[in-house]
Amino acid sequence: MEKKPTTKPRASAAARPPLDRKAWIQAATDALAEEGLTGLRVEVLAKRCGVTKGSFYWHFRDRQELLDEVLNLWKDGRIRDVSKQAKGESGKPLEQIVRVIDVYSSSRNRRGIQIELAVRDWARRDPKAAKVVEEVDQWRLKSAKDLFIGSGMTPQEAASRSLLLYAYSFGLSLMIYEHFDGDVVALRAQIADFIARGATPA
Amino acid sequence: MEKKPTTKPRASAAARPPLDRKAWIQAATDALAEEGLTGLRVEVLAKRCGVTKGSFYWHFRDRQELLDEVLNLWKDGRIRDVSKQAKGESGKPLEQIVRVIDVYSSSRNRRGIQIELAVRDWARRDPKAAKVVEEVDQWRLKSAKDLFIGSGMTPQEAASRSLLLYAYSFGLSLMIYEHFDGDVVALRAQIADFIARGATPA
DNA sequence: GGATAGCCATACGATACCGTATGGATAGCC
DNA sequence: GGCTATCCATACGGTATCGTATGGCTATCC
Repeated sequence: MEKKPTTKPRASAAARPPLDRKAWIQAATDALAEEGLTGLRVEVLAKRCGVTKGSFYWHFRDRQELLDEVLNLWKDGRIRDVSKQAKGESGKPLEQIVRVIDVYSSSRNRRGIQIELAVRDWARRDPKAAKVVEEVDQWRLKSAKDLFIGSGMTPQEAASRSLLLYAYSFGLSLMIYEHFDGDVVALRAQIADFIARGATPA
Repeated sequence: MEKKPTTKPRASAAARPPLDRKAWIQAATDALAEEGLTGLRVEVLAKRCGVTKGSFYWHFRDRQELLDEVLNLWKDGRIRDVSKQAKGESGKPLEQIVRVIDVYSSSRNRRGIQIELAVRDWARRDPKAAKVVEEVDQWRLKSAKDLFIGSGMTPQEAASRSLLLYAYSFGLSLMIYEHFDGDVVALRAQIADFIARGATPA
């Protein structure tokens, strides 16, 4: 427990470590997942963080600055995901495609999907968010397209399949709520196979 | 232009006809399409209608009552659409399916899609809305499933195709913003054919 | 051990919204 | 002409939120 006496930023201010920008952005992203854009209110977030908005306005100029940061963090994360997935796993393209579908098709990753939907809803009214979503979509579509091409499809075919892949994935997360009858699991598997391989489902 | 003197509800109150519940619900639905659930605020709607909230609280008990009405109106309309489409147009099933996809895939009907997305976002936080959406989905899925069966598919196959159809349609409306490069039209056509007929796209 | 910088609490004004209370205007009915 | 029901405006209290202003606490540095 030796305290290095030099440039140590801080450590304890009576039971709660001081917040930084990252902590605020993290909390804001959580709120976005749970309540959508309307959940990103300064005083509400402050309460979640156990501080008052005095803290917030020390770290941020205003609410908009936080929104911008949340958006950019999301964008960077998504783009990182795409390149990570494109690099590693250089096994069989079709398996990768099925895995991509699985990641986006609910199940685990509930939080990621909630954020995804919240951001897309946000994008319907905010041009800045719309631009970010469009960029992310471009990256993902390109990556998926390459995968399909890698499995032997023509560029044309690959393009339409990747659009189908993502539209289907996001759409499915709009249709499923908690329960939903069990068969959906089987249906999803069939559809994934359908999209990836083109076999007639059934 | 004879005025029947009996049970005539009203006609002119100085340039503006009196509002009724339906007019309020209509205005609310417009606001929902444009701004989402957060657009449904009493005083804002009142301004849109050119009145004050004094009027609103004469027609409705509170805000929640309006929300319920908007939701129910939407549900009834969607279910009517489904049965209308199921009855008429009894021509070729596959053509009907392609037409269904077209209706949901943006282009015209921007307003309908905006409302659709707003309601689904609403449903992510309100159980009442979630229930309505689920009911509508059931109707649509069943109707589409029958169409696929009518074109010679097995029930299993028809089930997964109809899920694919709607998930894809809603997902596409989450991905497209104003511009988006032109080829999407061609891609959509290919995908529609893919879903309806199972041909490899391209 | 006093000054300074980092981090936060509190208090304030301003706005937006909900719901209520109450009065006023208008149209039909007698 | 007055009565009544319909429909709406205005005023009010209450809450939530934004952003600002200002002061206080704690560590670190000299």
